[in-house]
Amino acid sequence: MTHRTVSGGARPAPGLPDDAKARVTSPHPECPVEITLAALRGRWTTLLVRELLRHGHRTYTELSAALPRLSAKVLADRLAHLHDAGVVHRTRTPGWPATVTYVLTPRGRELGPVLQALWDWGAARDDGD
Amino acid sequence: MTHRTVSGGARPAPGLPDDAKARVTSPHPECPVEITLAALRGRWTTLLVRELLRHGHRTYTELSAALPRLSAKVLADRLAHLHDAGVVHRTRTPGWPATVTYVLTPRGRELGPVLQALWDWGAARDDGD
DNA sequence: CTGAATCCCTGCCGATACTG
DNA sequence: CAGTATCGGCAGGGATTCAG
Repeated sequence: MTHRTVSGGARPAPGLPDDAKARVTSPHPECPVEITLAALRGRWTTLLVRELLRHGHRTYTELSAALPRLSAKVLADRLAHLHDAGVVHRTRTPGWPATVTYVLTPRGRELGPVLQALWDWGAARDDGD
Repeated sequence: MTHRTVSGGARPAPGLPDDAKARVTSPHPECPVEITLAALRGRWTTLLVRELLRHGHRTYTELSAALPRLSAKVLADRLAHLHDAGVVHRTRTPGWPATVTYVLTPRGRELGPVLQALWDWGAARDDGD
């Protein structure tokens, strides 16, 4: 892999001057990188996305069971945050007990490559230098 | 793009059960995703990496000038953090004034694809669904 | 020129208790 | 079952000041 190789192909690396937003001089929330990091912000967030990526859909209870150390408050916080970010879709089942099921939106599923990139970098030993 | 498409090719999405670390049930620092997010943690961090990605090498003063709103303390904090994370290499020029030049390590340059993935997701409008 | 030390303020996260 | 309300601890980040 060469110096400025980018996964997308011909595009330059992020923040290179082919986009107005690439010239921001402070952490502005409109920067695409900031948008993504904001969506993934907070402890447990990536684990929740992973859980939904893996199973496709999960109820509140299933998520709580999968992540036992995650408190109810933070779980609700994260799900609300991911919902606001357009990552998850919420479905209420009116019966009893009234369960709520969470599914990734198409946009949410597109976080797969993002998490993959994060995973790859973190997993790389970089012996090659 | 289909449900579980991953940029890397045959590998499953991050956190899928082909890796022991994919089964973590709490935000453990050994998780590759956590490692990468930890490296990029903190305000201004991605902008600093972008600056080095763009110019190859920058002095403390140049970085400070490029990011005027970034205080000296946080700049030093971030550079120390990126150094500890193995992302940047520090070079002291003994003369006077004693300048310090920062360069991305090979590992640091490999953050290019990561930032690209973050950029792409944040820039996507996702009209396609 | 670099960067460490200090202080303060803010926001995040966790536990607990409570509501539709 | 699925959250909300509240509180307290702790870490992040900014300004200022001091040192190598």
